[in-house]
Amino acid sequence: MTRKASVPDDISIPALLRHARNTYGAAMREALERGGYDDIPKNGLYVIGALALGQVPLAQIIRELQVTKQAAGQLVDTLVSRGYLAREVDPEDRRRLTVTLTERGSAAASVQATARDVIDHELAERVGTQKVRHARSVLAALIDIGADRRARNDT
Amino acid sequence: MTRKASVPDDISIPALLRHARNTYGAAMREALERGGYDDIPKNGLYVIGALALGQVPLAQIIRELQVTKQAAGQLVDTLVSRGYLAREVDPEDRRRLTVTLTERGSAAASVQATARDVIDHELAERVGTQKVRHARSVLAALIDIGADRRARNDT
DNA sequence: TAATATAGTAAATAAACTTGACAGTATGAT
DNA sequence: ATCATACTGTCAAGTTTATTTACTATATTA
Repeated sequence: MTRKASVPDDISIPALLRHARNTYGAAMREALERGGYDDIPKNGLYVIGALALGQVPLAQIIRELQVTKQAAGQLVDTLVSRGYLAREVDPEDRRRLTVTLTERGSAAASVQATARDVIDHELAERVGTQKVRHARSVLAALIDIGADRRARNDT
Repeated sequence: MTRKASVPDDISIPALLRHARNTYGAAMREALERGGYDDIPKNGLYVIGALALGQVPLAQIIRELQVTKQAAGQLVDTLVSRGYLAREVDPEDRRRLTVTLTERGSAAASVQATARDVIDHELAERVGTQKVRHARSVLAALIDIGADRRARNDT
C-alpha cells in the first residue's frame, strides 16, 4: 500500500515551511485555549516561547519578529496588561528593557512547550531522530543565509 | 576553524521554521520591490506563489492561509484591484470562484520564483541536495501530522 | 419543493502594524 | 566636563489587515 501523497513534491520550500509551522501553531494554540490562555495574540506565541529559555531584551524581540519597534512594544504591552509578561529596566543600560515571564506567563509557556513536545515526538516517531536532526541543520543553514544577506545589504 | 554557532541548537523547531521562512520572505519581497511590485500585501506573496502553478479555488486559499473567508476574500480583492489577480466563476458550481494570475501577476510570480530559486540554490550549495531533499520530507511529515490532527478533531 | 448546507459578499468593528515625532540614556570627541 | 551624536524605547495618529455578524446566491438532500 503506497502512502498517499498528501503533500505534493513540487511544492516550494517557503510553502512547506509555512504549513509545517502551522502544525505547531495550531497545536500550541489549541492547547493554550483549552488551558484558558485564550487571549494571546498571534505573535505572542513566539515571544512566550522565546522567553521560556530566560529573559530576553526587547531589542531582540524586535529583531526576531521583524516588525517595527513600536509594534513589538505594543505586543509586549498587551502581553503585560494581560498578565503574561513583566518589564524591567536593565541596570547596565537604563535605556534597555528586558522582558520576563510572570507566573501566568510561565504557566502558559509550559503548556505551549508541552504541545510542542507532542508534535516533536510524533515527528521523531514518523521520520526518526536522525532525520529530524539533519532537518534542523538545514533550517539553520537557511537562517544563516538570511543573516548573511542582511549583513551584506546593511553594509 | 570551527563554524560559529550562529543558530543555537536548543532553539525550537517552530522558531527555526519561522526564521527560515523569513529568509525566503525577505529575499522575495526585496526582489519584488526592486521590480516595482511594491504593493503586495504580506499574505499576497503566498497567494501569488501558489497561483504560479495554476489557478486555485478561493476555498483552498482560505484553508491554506488559515484565516477567515472574509479576510481571504479581502486579500484577493486588493490583489485584484492592484492588477495581480482575476476572479472567475466556476461553471461547474456557480457559487465557487477560482482565482488566476493576470499578466502583471505572472510577472510578479516569476520575479518571486527567481528570488526563491536563488535561495534554494544557495542552500543546496551549503548543505547538498541530498540533505535538502531529506529536509523536505521531514517538513512534509510535519504537515501530515497537522492534517491528521485536524481530521481527528473535525470528526 | 421545502429544508439544509455550501460558497462567497457586505458593512461595521476590532486588532495589528506603521509612520513620524519625541524623551531619556549612553558614548565619544573634543 | 560638555557638547554632539547615536541608541532604546514611548506616544499619538493613521493605515492596513482580520474578525464578527448578517446576508445573498447556488447547490444538495429529504
